[in-house]
Parts: sequence; C-alpha cells; structure tokens
Amino acid sequence: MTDKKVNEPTESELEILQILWAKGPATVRQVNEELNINREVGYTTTLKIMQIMNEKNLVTRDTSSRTHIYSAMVKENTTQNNLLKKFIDKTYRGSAMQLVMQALGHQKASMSELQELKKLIEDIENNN
Amino acid sequence: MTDKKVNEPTESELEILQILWAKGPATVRQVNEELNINREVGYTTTLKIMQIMNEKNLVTRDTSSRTHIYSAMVKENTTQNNLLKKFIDKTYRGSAMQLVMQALGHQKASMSELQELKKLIEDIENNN
DNA sequence: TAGTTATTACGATTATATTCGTACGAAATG
DNA sequence: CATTTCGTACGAATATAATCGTAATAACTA
Repeated sequence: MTDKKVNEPTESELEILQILWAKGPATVRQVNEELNINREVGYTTTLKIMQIMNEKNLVTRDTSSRTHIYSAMVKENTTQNNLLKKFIDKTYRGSAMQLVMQALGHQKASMSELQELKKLIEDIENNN
Repeated sequence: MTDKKVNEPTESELEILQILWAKGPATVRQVNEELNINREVGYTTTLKIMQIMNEKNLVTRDTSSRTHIYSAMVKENTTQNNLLKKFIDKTYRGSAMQLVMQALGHQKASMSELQELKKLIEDIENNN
C-alpha cells in the first residue's frame, strides 16, 4: 500500500482545475481573472487554494521565476470518473443505468451524439 | 417569488433520505441503526441531523407520540435530478452526454436495461 | 413506586472548506 | 533612488457540516 490516497478536489478546487484543463498552465492571476468572470473572488483566496492544491498534488508549479506557473497534475477524465463513481453510489445507490436514463432527459442531444451513443451500446451488447 | 429556495440535502442528509425512501417512515432509532450498518454514528448525531432536515422541510415528523416518526418530504426522483443537474454543470461543464458516455462504462448493464436504453434513445431521436 | 432506560432538545465542539488581511520582498516605474 | 505595483507566504477569521455531551422528562420494569 504505497499508493497515495486519491485526493478528490473540493468544489473550489474543481473549478480551478477546469480552468487549468481548458487553458493549460496558468498563473494565479490568470486563474483568478477567469474565476471572476462568474463571481467575485479575492486574489489571495485563489492563491491560497492553489497552494493547497499544490500540497495535495492536484497541481504542480514552476517556481523558477517569481510568478509561478501552475499546471494540472490530475487528468480531467480520471477526476471525472472518480467523482462520477462516488456520485453514482451516493445518489443512485450504485445504479449507473438509472443515472444514465435520467441524464438523457437532461439535455438535447444532437443526432451525431445519439449515433455515437447507440454505437457505444452496440459495443457493450457485443461484449456481453 | 414566493417559492422556497430548493434545499439541497448535504451528504449526511442524503444518506438519511435514502433510508427513508427505501424503508418508508421511520424513527430516529431505526434510521440510526441502519446507518450503523456501514459506519459508526452516535444516536444524537442522527437525531440532530434529522431535526435540521425537519427545519429545512426535507422531512416531516409525526410528533403525536413521544417517539417521533419521520417521513421524507422530497421525492427521490426530484432530488436526484437536482443533484444531477448540479453535478453535470460542475464536473462535466454542462455536458450531459459526456457524463452518459462515461457512466455507461461504469457498470455492467443487463440486456434488458440496454434494450430500455435503446428505446429511450429512439424516442429522443423521433422527437428531434 | 423507585430506579432504569429511551427519547427529545439544544448548546458546544470538532472538522473541513473558504475567504481574506497583512507582512515581506521583488520588480517595475517615475 | 524613492515609490508604487505585483507576487508569494502564512496565519487568522468565517462559514458550513457533522458529532457529541448533557439536561430534562416520559415510559418502562422490577
């Protein structure tokens, strides 16, 4: 058991990860400005959270120049999957299918998305 | 705007709702015993949370006898949908389809479930 | 009926996440 | 070079959720 425990990001941390995933490596200021599009957040607040994220190894930072550059250390896909698993357990008592059914009602899917989805289902059927 | 703000249950509250949804109306003791199957929780802890849930109108209680009987006031479906919407926004930047795709990888679906799912997709296609 | 047990109410404590103020120093600017 | 601006570090304050201890009293039991 030398594996590090999986550190789930908190809500604020996830918000910051989203920005880093979308924009790539960024400074605290850049992230903070991005956050402030939606809601008011103080600069040192963002800084502090990103420092904590660094301790948790959710991000790394390049400290070679005075202005540090932060990069996501966890992958979007992996993070989503971890959160999804937990969410399914807590909210759907483990039934992924039930979640899928409800989620389909949640958004108008494009034809191509539906095609893709059908193909995915075919694949699953064939492996059964 | 006379509508009450939607009160999302916290994690502990959701856990208790799950029990009430599954078992129907129950006493604090019954809920607490159920919770203790998985992890240790003090009786007064459960009591306190259920009292808070009552204030939030997540549950009602029959106080006609000394031992109060609690019932869920919110529907499982509605609660799941509210939480799902928020989850999709926060974790999948609003893309329900992406969540669906990932969720399908999360559980072996039975043939009948897959049938049901395909039917649902057909329906969506026809309404497009 | 005396003592034990069960139940509620409620405040206090603990845990965790979020927010922010302040200090300190580096860099830029006039 | 003095002053202002920008950046990090860090502790403290605040917010919210979760846990529990204690008091009061109703109900049960020997």
